[in-house]
Amino acid sequence: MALEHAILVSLLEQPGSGYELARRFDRSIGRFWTATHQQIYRVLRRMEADGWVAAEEVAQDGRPDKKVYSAADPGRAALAAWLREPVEPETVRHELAVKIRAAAFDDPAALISEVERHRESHAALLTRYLHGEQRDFPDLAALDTRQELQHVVLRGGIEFERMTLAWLDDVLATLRRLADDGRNGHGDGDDRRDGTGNG
Amino acid sequence: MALEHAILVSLLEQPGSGYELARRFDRSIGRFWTATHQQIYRVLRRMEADGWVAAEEVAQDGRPDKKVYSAADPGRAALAAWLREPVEPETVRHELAVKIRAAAFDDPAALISEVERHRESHAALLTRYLHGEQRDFPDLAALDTRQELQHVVLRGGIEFERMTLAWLDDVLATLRRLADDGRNGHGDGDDRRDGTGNG
DNA sequence: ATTGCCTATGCAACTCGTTGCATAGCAGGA
DNA sequence: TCCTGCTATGCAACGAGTTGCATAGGCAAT
Repeated sequence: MALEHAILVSLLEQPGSGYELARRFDRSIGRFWTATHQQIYRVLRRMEADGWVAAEEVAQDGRPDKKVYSAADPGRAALAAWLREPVEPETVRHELAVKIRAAAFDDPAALISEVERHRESHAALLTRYLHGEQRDFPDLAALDTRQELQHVVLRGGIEFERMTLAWLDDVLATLRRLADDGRNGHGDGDDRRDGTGNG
Repeated sequence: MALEHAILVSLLEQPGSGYELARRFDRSIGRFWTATHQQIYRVLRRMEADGWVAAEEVAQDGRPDKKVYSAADPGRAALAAWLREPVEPETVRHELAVKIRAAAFDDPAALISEVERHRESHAALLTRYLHGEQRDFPDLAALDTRQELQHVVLRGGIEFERMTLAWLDDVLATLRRLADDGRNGHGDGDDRRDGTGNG
């Protein structure tokens, strides 16, 4: 589990309340790690009990009080230890890939609008990344260590989105070709009901 | 949840027992959807109760009996309905990205061997994909619908691994540069304890 | 003979993650 | 005035996923 570690990184970058962390996870951090406010509050309580973070009650006016957390030394040490541990292989859950293979047993054309929606959303995310890059890293020649590392992660996000867009275009072209083939009659076995698959 | 749907696709491609499905999930399917045998057995029982799959006891000699499942019509219908539903945005869990940002608060050099390990494992997976492509799709001009769709998913896997390899090289170059900078003294703020991050 | 591995299925306990709801004060608009 | 929405935290219940263990026969190697 790395939610603790993602929270520690976020608190080291900037102390904040559970609520603020939840919003960060909705924004920048959520691009590589997601979490709901429930998870965050629960984990923060555990981390406080373990001494990984320190909490300070802050009264605000016009707003409810908040508990501002910051990373404590044991948390820092735990993060450093985790850095040196090999990480387990990421478990992949690629729903769209399942759908694409599923389309062979139904109608490939039925997937086109879904893939188009995904394409739009990835294109929008790429645009946000590129804007974020210009805003947060205007001078790439003058970055400190923290920014260098944030930027290399962002570059990964950008390349991932570019790759994904190109692949989704490939998928769309394939689905459209199969849909045309189907209409022109020489569809060969896209809807067989026997079990002669090649698992 | 899409585990049911992934199982249905696999059973449509080829009927099989829970055990066989578990092995498929360890191999080809596991590249885009992971599951343990426990999950698979549990879900198969539920799907059988719902009429999505049909089970047949098969006696074997020299081995324990097995229950061979195949997709039933209600399952097919459920799969078709799911295909037409918009899928929720994939939740991302990119542990290595968390580690890279965490390295700013520790020693960037400590991450190098870990990133190298990841690079090796992605390189190995790319090789397996390319071999699998040659084995399963020797003649790209003569694919039926099912194979076309399996191949476009495989192309996605191949492009993902290529992109990842290039990015990991970028990460390694960045980490090595920061490690050198650190040794030569002009490391500027890689270990600050204030909170001036740009969350 | 014993050890270890493979096929094949399953229970029990646990953690992780999600969803719905609750509280509570304040701000802004219809 | 009521409704909506934001900040801020939390409980309770559920579902998904993991881990450890159990059973049980057969196979191969030491």
